[in-house]
Amino acid sequence: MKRPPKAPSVTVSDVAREAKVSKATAARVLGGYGRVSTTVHAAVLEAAKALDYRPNELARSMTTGRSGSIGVVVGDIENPFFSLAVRGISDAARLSGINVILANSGEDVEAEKSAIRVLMAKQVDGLIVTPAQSGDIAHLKEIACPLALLDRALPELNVDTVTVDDRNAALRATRMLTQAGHRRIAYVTAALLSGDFRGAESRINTSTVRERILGFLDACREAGIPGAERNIHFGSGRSDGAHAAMQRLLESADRPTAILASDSVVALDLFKAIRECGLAIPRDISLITFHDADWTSVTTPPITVIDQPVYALGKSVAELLIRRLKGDDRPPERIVLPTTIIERMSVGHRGDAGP
Amino acid sequence: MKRPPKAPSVTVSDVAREAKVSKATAARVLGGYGRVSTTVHAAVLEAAKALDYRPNELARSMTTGRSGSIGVVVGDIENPFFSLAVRGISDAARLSGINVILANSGEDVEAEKSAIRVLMAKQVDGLIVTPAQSGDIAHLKEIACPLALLDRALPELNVDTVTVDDRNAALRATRMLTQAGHRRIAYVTAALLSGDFRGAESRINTSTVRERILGFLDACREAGIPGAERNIHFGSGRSDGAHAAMQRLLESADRPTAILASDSVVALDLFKAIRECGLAIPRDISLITFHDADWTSVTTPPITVIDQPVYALGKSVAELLIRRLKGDDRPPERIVLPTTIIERMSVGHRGDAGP
DNA sequence: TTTTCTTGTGAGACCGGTCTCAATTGCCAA
DNA sequence: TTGGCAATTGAGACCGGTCTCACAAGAAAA
Repeated sequence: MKRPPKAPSVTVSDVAREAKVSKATAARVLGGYGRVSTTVHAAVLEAAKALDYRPNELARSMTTGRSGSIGVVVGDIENPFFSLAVRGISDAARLSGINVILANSGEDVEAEKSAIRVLMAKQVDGLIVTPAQSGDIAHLKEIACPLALLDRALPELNVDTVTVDDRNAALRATRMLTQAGHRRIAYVTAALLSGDFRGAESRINTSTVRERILGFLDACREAGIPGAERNIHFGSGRSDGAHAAMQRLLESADRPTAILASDSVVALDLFKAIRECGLAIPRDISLITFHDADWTSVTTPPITVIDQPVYALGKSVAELLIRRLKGDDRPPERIVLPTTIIERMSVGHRGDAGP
Repeated sequence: MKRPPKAPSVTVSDVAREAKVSKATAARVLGGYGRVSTTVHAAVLEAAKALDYRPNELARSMTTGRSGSIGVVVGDIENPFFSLAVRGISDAARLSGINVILANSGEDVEAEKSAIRVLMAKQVDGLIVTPAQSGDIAHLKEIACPLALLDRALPELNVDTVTVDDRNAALRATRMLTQAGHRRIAYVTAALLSGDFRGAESRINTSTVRERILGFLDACREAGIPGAERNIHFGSGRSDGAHAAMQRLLESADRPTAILASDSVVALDLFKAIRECGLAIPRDISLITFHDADWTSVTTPPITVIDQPVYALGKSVAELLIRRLKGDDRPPERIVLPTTIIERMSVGHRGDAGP
C-alpha cells in the first residue's frame, strides 16, 4: 500500500530548537505542565506560532495512557432514540473536553464484540454500551476500562447504568389500554427471540425488552386476561418480512384491538400497516408506543406515547462515566429515570364485548 | 489529577519474552508484516493468547502515521438528515476497517474549528465536514489531511465533494407550486443570515442554502412573481423565537399560500404552526419540504417532499475519502446526486385570484 | 558568609509499537 | 569445497510526546 506523503509535522523538538531551549522546556510550555519562567514561556509560544506547531494527541496519549476519548456502541444511530441519546452523550463529553468515537452494532453481538475490541485498541478511556444481548456478555466482563451501560441493564454486571422504568412504564401503558376495555392487546417489539415466548423471561435478550414484557404481563394479569404471552410479537425490526408479519397480525380473525409498540420505528411501521389494512385509529385499533418521536404528535390521530427522557439518558450515562474517569471510585450507580405517558388520541374505548 | 491505576497491559516485548524470540519477531507476527517461519509464528500466537495480548493501536499509529480513523463533523446528529448520512458514512467506513470519530458543530463555526483542531490532533487520516459557513473557511484550507465535503460545496475549496442538485430540486418544487397557481410562496430555512436578503447571495452562509434559494427565485421569476426575495425566511431553526415567527408569518394578512421548507425539522415545526393557526393543508396552504423524513408520509395529509439520497450521500463521500486515503491522487471529484420529488397530498390548486 | 530552599532548566529514559539493517542460517550451484 | 543467494531472526533506532532526575542559580534562613 502506498503511503500518503506524510506531512512532516512540526514537533516539540523543532519548537525547542527554534526557541533555543531544551525539548523538555518546550514540552512543558506546550503541554501546559510543570513550571516555566514567563520569558521562556513567551518565547516558546512565539516559536510554536511561527512554526505552526500542532500537538500530536496520539503521542501524548502514548505516555499518559489517557486518550481523552470515550467509545460509544449503540444499536443503530439512525433510530431517533439513539441519535438523541448520542446527542446527550456528546454534549456531556464536550463539556469535559472529551470526544466520542461512535460505533454501530446493528444490534448484532458479534459486531458489538468487534467494535469493542477496536475501541479498546484505540485506548478509549471509557466505554458506553447498549448491550445487544444480555446472554452473551463475556466480552463486556473483560473490558479493561470503565464501562457504563445505556438503556439496558445487566444484573450480572455491576457497572454504572442508566435506564428508564421500563416495567412500570409498560404496566401503566397497558393498564391504560385494559381500563379502556381492551382485552386483546398485543405487544410488538423489534427485538429477536430464539423460538417462542413461553414465560421464559430468561431467554429474552435485553433487560429493556424483558422489563417491558413483564410490565405488560403484569397489567394483563391484573385485568384478568389469560394467555397474554401469546400476544407478544418479536422481530418487528427493519427486516424484510417484518411489515408483512404486521399485516398478517392485523388481518387475522382475532386481531388485537390495541397494540403497545416498543419503539417509534416499530410504531411507525405499525401505523402504516394499520392504514394499509384499512383500519382506523382509535376506532378499530388503539396504539401506544414507547418514545415520543417527533412524528407521533402530527399524525391523525396523534399517538399516545411513553415519553422517555432520552437526551437525559445519554447525558447522565456520560456524566457517570466521566466522573469515574476522573478517579471517582464510589460503587457503581444504577440510575432509573422516570417516564411519563403523554396522552393523545390513539387510545379508544372498547365495550365489554367478549373475545 | 489522580491517575487511574493504569492496567499493566501486555506488550509485544512481553509476548516476545514468553515465546523466547526477539521483540522484532514477535512484532512481525502480531503486526502481520514481514516474514516469519511457521513454527515461530505459531509459538508467538500461542504466547500472545496465553498472555491475553491486545495490541495498542495508538502506539501503532505513532510510527505508521496512520490512525485508521476518520473524523466527521456534522451540524447536528439529532437531525434525521445527518443521522442517516452518518449511518451511510459509518457503514462505508466499517467496510474498510476504518472507524469514525464524530463531532457536532451545532452549525457554529467556532465549534467547527475547535472540533477540527481536536480531530487533527487525534491524527485522523481524513475528515468529512459539513461546513457551517462558506464565508469562514480558512480553517478548512489549512487542514493537513485529506478532506471531503458533505452536502455543502465550497467553490474555493477544490476537494472531494458530494452534494445534491439543490438548485434544480428547489426549482422543480417551486415550479410545482407556481403551476398549481400559487403566487405568494415562502421559502423557510433554518439557516441564519446577517441582515435581510436582497439578492446578496454572497452573504448566504452555505452553498446548499444559496443554491436552493437561487432555484426558488428561478422558479418565481419564471412564473413572473416579483419581489420573491422578500418571501425568504431565515433562522427558523430550533431557537426559541422561531416558532413564534412562523405563527406571525401564518397569521399575517398576506400570508403565503404555499411554503417550501429547507429541511424536515423546519417542516415539522411549520406543520404544527399551521395547525395551531387553524389552517388546513392543502386547502389554505400548501407545503413541500426537503428530505423525505419518516413522518412526512403519515401525516394527514401526507407531505410532498424532495427526496434526497441521504444515505447514499454519506456513503459516497466516505468512499471518496477512503479511496483518497488509499493513495488515489486523481483530481478531486464533485459528485452531485439527483433528487426526486415524491408527490403526496400537501399541494393544493389555487385559482387565479390576484394578491 | 555559609547553608538550605526554591525555582527553572536540560539530559535522557520511556510509552508500545514499526522498521531498517546487519548477522546467521540453510540450500544450491559452481 | 566454496561462493552466492534467499529466508529468517535479532539489535536497536525511531515516532512525538511526558516525566523523572540532576543540576545550576538565586533567595531566604542561619
